[in-house]
Amino acid sequence: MKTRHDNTRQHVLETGQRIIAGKGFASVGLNEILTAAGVPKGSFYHYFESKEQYGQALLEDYFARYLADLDALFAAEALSAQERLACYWQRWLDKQAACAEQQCLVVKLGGEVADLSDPMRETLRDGTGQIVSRIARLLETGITDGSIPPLDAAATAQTLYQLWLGASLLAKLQRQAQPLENALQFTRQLLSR
Amino acid sequence: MKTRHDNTRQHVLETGQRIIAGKGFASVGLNEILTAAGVPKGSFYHYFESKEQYGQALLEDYFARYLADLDALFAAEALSAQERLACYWQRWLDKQAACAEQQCLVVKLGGEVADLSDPMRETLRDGTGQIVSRIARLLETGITDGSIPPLDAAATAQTLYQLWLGASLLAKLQRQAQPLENALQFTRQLLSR
DNA sequence: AGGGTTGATTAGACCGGTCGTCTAGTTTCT
DNA sequence: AGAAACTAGACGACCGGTCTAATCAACCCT
Repeated sequence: MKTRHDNTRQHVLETGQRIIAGKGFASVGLNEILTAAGVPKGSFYHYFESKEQYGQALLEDYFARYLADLDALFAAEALSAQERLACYWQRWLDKQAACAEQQCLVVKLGGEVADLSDPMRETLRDGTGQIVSRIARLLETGITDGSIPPLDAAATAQTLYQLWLGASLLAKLQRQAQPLENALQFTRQLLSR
Repeated sequence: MKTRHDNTRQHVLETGQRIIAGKGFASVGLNEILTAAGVPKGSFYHYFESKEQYGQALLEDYFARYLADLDALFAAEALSAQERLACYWQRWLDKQAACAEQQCLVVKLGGEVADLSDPMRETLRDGTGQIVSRIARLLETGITDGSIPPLDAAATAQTLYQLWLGASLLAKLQRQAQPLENALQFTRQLLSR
């Protein structure tokens, strides 16, 4: 009784994520998402209260997966903290360079949604907070194991995340990876000094 | 014969800028902008070809003013290059802290518009490029006059701008100035070392 | 100087698509 | 077999951008 429910719901979330990652939130109608998902419109309001609540669920789902990936990577025992972190940034660059369509929903939706819907804004706020604190935790690990120079972990984590968000935005505008490469180079300098 | 034309056009641009800076591009209708401006709907297509072309004009107007301000500030003879730059970041922080409504259209519209409209994307790309290159130029001035340590001006300018874009985005999501303060502190460190 | 002509400007009708609702039908599990 | 979960998709009210026809202002020419 739950399986089918969750499947359809999840399917709609994933389809929507792809479409919305490309076109934004407001400019995409439910119709487009639902026909793409092969789910009739009527079902939608069985699973979600409104488009806004759907958007929030979509972001929650996105962050859940993102953070799970992050945890998997950051827990890699074989690598030093510094290497794990380097891998994270490299992945960010690769992912964005591969698809022109945006992957990072924070960059894509952050500006648009922040003043549009409080629940969605809060989800984004909490999700980014989680990401930054995980980076900070890894930095601390790296500082204790000596693979990263002694910095203020919390402040550095925030700075780096900010830098990469901005770089992603510029990369989107330019349709080039160069801003991300710049960010990568700077990050390397900062963490190796 | 031109004055009234330009006045109306400019008025619609400015009104739209305020509204769009708050709500985004796609989720605002022409109706809302036009009634706010007191301009009848029919007039719109006399001045602009489409909503998209209007958006582009709006961004061009925005950057023209932004860059004019920047030039005025960066030309201040009384201050060292380092001080002029510090003033720029401080202003950025103050502006965003003052109004919850976004001022920076790059942060607000960048993600949304990049995949929506090529002309708008290009305008944003060129505008941000101009900003970065002006920062780079000022950095060079500061390096030669000794008020700024010898860095790669172009790369540093880009890094700093990216950092501040990301900080603005996080500040928007959190509705707090803290991310911007973090960026400011980091910027100070970087430029004073 | 004044009527007619031209172009700038306005008004609002128009079509298509939006979100969200609602009732009828189907599936699934007990 | 019956009850609950889920699906189907038509529907309404509304709003989006666009376009055509009417209005207005300025200028020219006789």
